[in-house]
This record gives sequence, C-alpha cells and structure tokens, in this order.
Amino acid sequence: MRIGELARRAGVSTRALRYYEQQGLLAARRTSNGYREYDESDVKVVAEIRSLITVGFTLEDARPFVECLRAGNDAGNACPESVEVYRRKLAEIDEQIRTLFGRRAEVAAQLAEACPGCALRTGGTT
Amino acid sequence: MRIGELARRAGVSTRALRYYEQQGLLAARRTSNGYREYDESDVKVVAEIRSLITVGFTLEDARPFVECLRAGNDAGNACPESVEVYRRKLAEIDEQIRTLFGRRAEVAAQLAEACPGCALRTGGTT
DNA sequence: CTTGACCTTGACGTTGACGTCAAGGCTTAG
DNA sequence: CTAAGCCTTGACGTCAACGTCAAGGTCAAG
Repeated sequence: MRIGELARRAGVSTRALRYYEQQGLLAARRTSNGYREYDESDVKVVAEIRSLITVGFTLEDARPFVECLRAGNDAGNACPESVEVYRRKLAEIDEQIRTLFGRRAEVAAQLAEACPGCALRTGGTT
Repeated sequence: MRIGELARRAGVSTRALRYYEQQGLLAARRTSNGYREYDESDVKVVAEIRSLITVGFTLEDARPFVECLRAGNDAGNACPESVEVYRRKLAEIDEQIRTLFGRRAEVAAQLAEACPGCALRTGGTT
C-alpha cells in the first residue's frame, strides 16, 4: 500500500509517517515512480508507535519497540530493551507524580493563605 | 539599581529580565544613557514571578499576580484574579495527576504482560 | 487532453522561556 | 589611551512532533 492508505489505516497523517521515516523508525520500499510502498508489518509498527505515544512515550522511547518488531517478534515489548524502557518510564512517571503532588500542596497552601475558605469549594483531596 | 544587580538579587539572568519586560511583566525607567533603572518593588515583582514559575505557572499565569502587586498590594495573591488563577491551576494539576495515574497503570500493565514478575522489582505503589 | 487524486522533496511555522552570540555605546580605573 | 565591566538592541538557536504551504511529478478516468 502507499502512504495515504497506511496513514488512513493507522490513523495518522502522511506527514507523521514521513517524519517517522526520517527518524529511522519506519522503512519504505520505493516503487519505480518513487512512491513509498508499505506492507502489513508497517501497519503494526505504526500502531505500536501510536500506542506508545498516547501513553506519553517519545519517539526515541519507541525506538527499541520498533526494532524489536523488526527483529521478527510478534510484540514490540518482547525484548529486554523494551522492558527496560517500560521501567525507566515508570520511574519517570512516578517522579512526575511526586512533583505534581508537591506543586499541588504548595498551590493549595497559597490559595488557603490568600483566601481562607476558598479551598472548601475546590473539590480537593478531601 | 541597574539590570545586572537586579538579576543577581533575584537570581535570574538579565536576559530573563528583558524578556519579562518584553512580556509586559516588568517596567523599567531609563537613565539618561538608556540604561534600565529598577527599585525595590521590582525585586518583589521578580521574586513573585520566580516563585510562581517554580511551582509550574507560566508567565501568563503570573500576570495577574504582578498586576496585583503593581496595584499597591503587599502580596501578589491579594486580588481575586490571582485567586482565580490558583483555582484554575489546582484544577489543571489535578487533571495532570489523573492523566499520569492513568498512564502509570497502562505502562505497569504492559510491563507485567511483557515480563511477568518484573513489576516486583520496580519499587511500585506498595 | 485535462482534471483530480494521488505522490515527491524542501523548507518554514508552532510553543515557552529564555540562551547565546554579534556589534556597539558608556563609564571608570589605571 | 585603553582595558574592563557594565549596558543597549537585534536576532537566531533550542526542543518535539509534526502542520502547512510551495512547486511539481504520476497515473487513471472521462
């Protein structure tokens, strides 16, 4: 299939697909007229990328998963490198959550100080 | 005082101060040679901005606080507009926390699926 | 033959808060 | 006189993941 069909099937823009290729995450054969040609495995690759992106992974984070798929695995997370990214991401997320809780506490404290009683209407942590 | 001294006292770069001015958050008189001249109230303004930035506010978010200070108030959060920003920010933070928890759960589930037993070593929510 | 729907590469725009030159003016100490 | 240390404006660079033209090639249908 060509880029337009892959884009429709994967639910992304053609621009995104060319960008993935530029980043080395997607490879395409070329037909005689220069058009990119994709197959079913590419649909899987793009789906993997999108599903990782939606949980907050960067394209760099997705790279090991893509390489794992390319290596012939059924799932992109079947390789130790992918599992390692999962772990790193979990740690990052935990750190972000801690940071946000800290900020929340500070802002709530400031709000309480600036406007005693306001916090009651915020629907806070109760 | 001139921009260099304000920068040192507020712990920011001179570039940042010029940027704040460009954004309309900081005003400066000019001496005859064109140099910016600041006073103690500007130190307070910059301190207010920095303290808001460090809890995740944008410069736009900081604007009402600065205007509140300029209006003669002792604290930047003494105005209803500032309090409203606090509330909006609290809601934003809560939303981000919810999103992160959702992502954490999805990543943890993927990790568990890809590598049963791995989660045990993650130092999870326990 | 021409329209229209595809495709190509190239390159600038977006967002926030500055960092980092570049090129030059003012002031003071030596 | 000159170096040092301030200051000025202007303008491009950064980071991610594309969006959005621009200019043009390709191919099947009418």
